[in-house]
Amino acid sequence: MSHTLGIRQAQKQKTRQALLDAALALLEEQSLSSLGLREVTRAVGVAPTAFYRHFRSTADLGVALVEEALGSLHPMIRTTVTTAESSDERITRAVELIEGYVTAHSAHVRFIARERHGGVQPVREAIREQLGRFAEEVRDELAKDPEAEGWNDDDLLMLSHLYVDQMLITASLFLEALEAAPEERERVAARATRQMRLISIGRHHWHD
Amino acid sequence: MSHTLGIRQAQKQKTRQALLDAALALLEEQSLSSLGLREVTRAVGVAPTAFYRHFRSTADLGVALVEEALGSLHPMIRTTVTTAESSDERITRAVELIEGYVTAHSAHVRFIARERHGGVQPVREAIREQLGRFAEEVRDELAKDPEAEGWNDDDLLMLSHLYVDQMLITASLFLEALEAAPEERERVAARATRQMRLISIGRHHWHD
DNA sequence: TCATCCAGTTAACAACTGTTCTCCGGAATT
DNA sequence: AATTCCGGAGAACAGTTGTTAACTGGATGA
Repeated sequence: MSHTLGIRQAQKQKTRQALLDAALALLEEQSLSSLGLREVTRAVGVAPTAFYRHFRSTADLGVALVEEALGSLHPMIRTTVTTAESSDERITRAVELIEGYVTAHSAHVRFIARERHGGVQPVREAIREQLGRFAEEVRDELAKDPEAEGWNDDDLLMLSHLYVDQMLITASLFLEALEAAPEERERVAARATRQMRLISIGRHHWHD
Repeated sequence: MSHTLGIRQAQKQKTRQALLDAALALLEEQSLSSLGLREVTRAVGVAPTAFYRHFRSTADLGVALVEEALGSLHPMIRTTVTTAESSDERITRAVELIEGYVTAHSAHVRFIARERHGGVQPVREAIREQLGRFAEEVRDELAKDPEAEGWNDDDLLMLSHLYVDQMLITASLFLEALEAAPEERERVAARATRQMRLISIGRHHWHD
């Protein structure tokens, strides 16, 4: 199935990836709306005009970064929510997953948190679409749970949105604690765990 | 107590405010890290160099905007959380307060949501400090509630942070729904209300 | 083998940026 | 009335920006 790329297309994808990587690095200390096209090409070591062979604009590149950051996350979400022994087990696992992902892909997480409400409309839209899909997927998993008895679709969606937003908040807190002492990261994890637990308790007693 | 300003200081504060207003308007469609000093002065109709009489940099102006956006909000928060008849009443009132504030000060809210994780460190810090104060104030009000029996300070703070974050998420959703149909705003309000209610239920059964 | 394609280059463009220094004129102070 | 203060204007600085056009040379396909 995997068709070996010609050496030309391979080279093209290579510099395209180099542009994405350089942009992501530059975006650690600024927002997308101030990212210059020349800035990116200079970091890669390529002529400014080469940029246009890959992206229409920096906004376009931003949309590609959203896909790179969140696109591969869907299966992880599904399996994490599904693998349920106790409810507490699931929460602990989720918080650990978040911490691990932030540690391994901090630049991507920072980009998403930053541009979710950032100054570039198409990028905001792309992120909103991905997060919406996450919420729907979480809802689908929650619906399979026996605890979902008596929950209509709309209520499940409001709950899954709550979970997804909470995940992003937690991720951004881990981000801030990345270069701090390990005890700070532990505090973040502890608080996030209790917050998720409180939400789960609320879910338990929703229909009283 | 209120000392009448000299006509010179009055004029200075007037152009300072004009700079803040113009910047806030420009920031509706871009991030602070891409806001140019000349851009702002041009919008006000003032020489670029005049900017330095009021702010060291655009980052400095951003910090001033944070104070303007959130500084006057503390008393509102306190009274809203305090005025409690039923728990549902309090939630409804809070959601209405948020919707009203977003409608009346959309540019300020957008600025806060955008720059909370934005590319300018001093501004992020200023927002974090203000939101932290909000959380502490909410905690103080929650502590007075008879329902706070058996809650230690740390648990109250994790709860108040949950509330504050939820408020900001709701505000940002209202923002997106501002120019949409009124039914969309109603949907946002309904979901936010139920999410807050679920959290309150979780709070109720926290110690079981 | 030869013609075509196309990722990347080079050069140039007008427009824009933050910052410095010098100056002006009216308010504030003595 | 004379002097100091100071918010704002003006001009100039070296660098930067996005975008255009025409070109090069190696991979591609006939």
